[in-house]
Amino acid sequence: MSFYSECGDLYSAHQLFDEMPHKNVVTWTSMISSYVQHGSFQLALGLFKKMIVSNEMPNHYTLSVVVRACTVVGYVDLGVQIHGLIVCVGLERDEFAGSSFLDFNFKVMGDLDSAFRVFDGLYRIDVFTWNVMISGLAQDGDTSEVLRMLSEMQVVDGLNPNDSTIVGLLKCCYILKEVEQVHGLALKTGFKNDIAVGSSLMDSYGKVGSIDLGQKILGSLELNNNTSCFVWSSIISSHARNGCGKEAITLFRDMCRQGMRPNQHAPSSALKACADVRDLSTGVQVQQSQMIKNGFRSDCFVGSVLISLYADAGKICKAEKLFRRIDDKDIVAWNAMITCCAQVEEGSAATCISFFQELCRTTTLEPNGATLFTLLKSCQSISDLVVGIQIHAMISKLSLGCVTRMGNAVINMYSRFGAVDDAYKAFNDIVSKDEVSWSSVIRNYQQNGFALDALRLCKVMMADGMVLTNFSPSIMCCGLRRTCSY
DNA sequence: ATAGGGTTAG
Repeated sequence: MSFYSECGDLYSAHQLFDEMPHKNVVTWTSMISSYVQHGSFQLALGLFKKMIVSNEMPNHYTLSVVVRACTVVGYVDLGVQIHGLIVCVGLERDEFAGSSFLDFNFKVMGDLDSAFRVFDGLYRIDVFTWNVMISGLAQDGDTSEVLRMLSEMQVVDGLNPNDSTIVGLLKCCYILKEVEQVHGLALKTGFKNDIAVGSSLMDSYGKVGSIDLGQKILGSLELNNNTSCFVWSSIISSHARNGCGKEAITLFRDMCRQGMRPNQHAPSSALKACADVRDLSTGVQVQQSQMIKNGFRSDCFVGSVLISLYADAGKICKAEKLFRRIDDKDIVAWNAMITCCAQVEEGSAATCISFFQELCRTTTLEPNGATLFTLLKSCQSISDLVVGIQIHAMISKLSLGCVTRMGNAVINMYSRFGAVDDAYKAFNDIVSKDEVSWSSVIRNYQQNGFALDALRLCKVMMADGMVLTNFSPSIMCCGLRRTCSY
């Protein structure tokens, strides 16, 4: 059985497994863990359920593997149930079962309190467990807590950071100086050419805008066919993210010319670069030469960026065809499609709404801020007011009305329909009002014939110390002119 | 056996 598993022939392995008359915990566990290792998480979890039904008791090894599967797939309920089982069999303080549940708390539950509880309860804490903590907290953006953990791990437990620690730390580096510090630590702890550390560093340098420093790392890495795919993807996305679209496209061509077979990551970035530089024809070339040949026709990431590329070119039918072809649509894919409608069709609320309704009716995905933001912007004609109000209600329900960009969009929607008071209420909901908030609400009064209110708000704004660099003269003059003529 | 790398909408 394990021979077949190692060859990747899980079908034969499973057949043998089924034929075994006396299965024990080791047989069950090795079959389950083979599935997890090959990325077949659903099959692994299905087999685990069978194991429980047939009254075989899982051990700490089985439990750590299935919790990991729940984490990767994002199964909340099953993960919580399995935790119940871990507690029942008295393994909650076990380092393996416990650490994987710790990771589950960070990644799936987003529950830091219970993560700390699990962590504090563990019998033994090794570098592995420290790394789960550091990576989880770093992902959450809690830099000071991450640094506290790092120091505690070194000073109290006397453990040295390893490559995975470095990768975890890089997740909470937002400026060049921070990346350089972690890079320094990596060199100190003996990082030579670990590919995960290398590509994380490259990616982090790219994210803080230092493509050059990232490319320097590239020179120090020893690449082979398996690893260079990662590194190419990093370097292409760095360029695409930093406004170097043309270079990103060239790099992608180089990559293909060298005979690399990219997975969906590099083409997604390359297509994003095409969208940024509005190069539809190259985008179509990439799509045809790579996507179809390499079988990414139904990939969600590739599909989403292609939709926005076709949207920019005004080709809504083509975009919809691509959208329909995506197998496992996530919220980003839906948003790309809704944005496409808003962009292409004049007075597009009806089309946008019909996609939105389909999203709510046929999936369990939660619409997010981007979904609602786009829908709101699509409400342009007076017949869309009712829809606009409904969307505003959803925005309030998600407590997003206080977010500056979103609040500004709400003000603008109401202003378009002359709903002066509602626009003003939306303005008040915004926690930190920026130039756009002020100018929108003032213009709202001014354009709807309430010059005195416009002027009054101008005064409040100035008393607040806000200066409108772009809008000030026209708005204030309009306000004054109207006021003087009264 | 439990931790680490690259992708999409606004």
